[in-house]
Amino acid sequence: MKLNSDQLNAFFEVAKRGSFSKAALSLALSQPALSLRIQKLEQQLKTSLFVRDSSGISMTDAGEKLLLHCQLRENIEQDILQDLKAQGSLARDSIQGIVRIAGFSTTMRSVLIPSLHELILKHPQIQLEAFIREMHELPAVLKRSEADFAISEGPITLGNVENILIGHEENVVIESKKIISGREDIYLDNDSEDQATFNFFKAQGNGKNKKFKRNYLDEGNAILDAVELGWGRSIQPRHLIEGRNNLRIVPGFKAIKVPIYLNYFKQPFYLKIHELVRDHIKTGFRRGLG
DNA sequence: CGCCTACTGACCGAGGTGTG
DNA sequence: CACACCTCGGTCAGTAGGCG
Repeated sequence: MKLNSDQLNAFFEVAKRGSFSKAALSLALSQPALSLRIQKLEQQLKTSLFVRDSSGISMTDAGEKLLLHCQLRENIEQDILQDLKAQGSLARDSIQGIVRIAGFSTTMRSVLIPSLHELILKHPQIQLEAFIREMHELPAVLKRSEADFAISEGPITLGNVENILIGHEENVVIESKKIISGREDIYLDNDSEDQATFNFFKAQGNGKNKKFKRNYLDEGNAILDAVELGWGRSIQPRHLIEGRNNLRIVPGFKAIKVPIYLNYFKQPFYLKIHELVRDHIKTGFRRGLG
């Protein structure tokens, strides 16, 4: 049985966008035409690829398997194209293509950028798309193929996902060096879903599971700025306060180690660019986080 | 109630194939 | 080569259901 490439492209687009309408728009097709392509693919495979309901679509197990196939197919095609282009231009060692990395806020600026700095400068043809998501969103981002790599605080328990421990962040209590404002019991977090402060005090043991008030700023650098201004304290990775001379680590608390993982779908074949980025992240994070 | 989602039916056009 | 027919895949218009 041979799979039709138009149908596979239609499936891949729907899987990536999570919507028939958006995929149809992206493929310059009408929505019914796209719907028919998917239906025919499902008939050919004798299985459903999506669960449709009025609130949208979700992928079946068969759909997730086919998505992996489509990702692999895209990787192989990109690699062949890159090889052919390189032959044409005699630039055999040039690395090009798109790499998409989803991560959470604390590692993006201080660790990811230094990890990829050398690689990005050396290969101008690499198109990097790095974006920040909340920790709980990362598995879905990977599953929908919106990112090639995710950087998270734990293993992602999806089938066929590789979880590589790339270092630990050391969470500490920080406060302003200069301003003593009587706001020592106010802790700044991203939002009400952010469990960092709760988890930190829970890990301190019974005696230090103290009560505190919370303020929310939704963005890592805003939190650091606000702490510098004396708005309160915050639980942050130690590496984030390097270079911020107005901040200090509050003594008397045990630093809590948080493991950081690099997550990506296992593939029988990887693009060269993905292998390079993966290796640079692994070594860069181990160097940056210790 | 309007908007958004996907599906169905009717119809149309392009391309392939058979026939004279 | 020209024509007729068929198949496939497209669009348009309309429908149904859930959600804010």
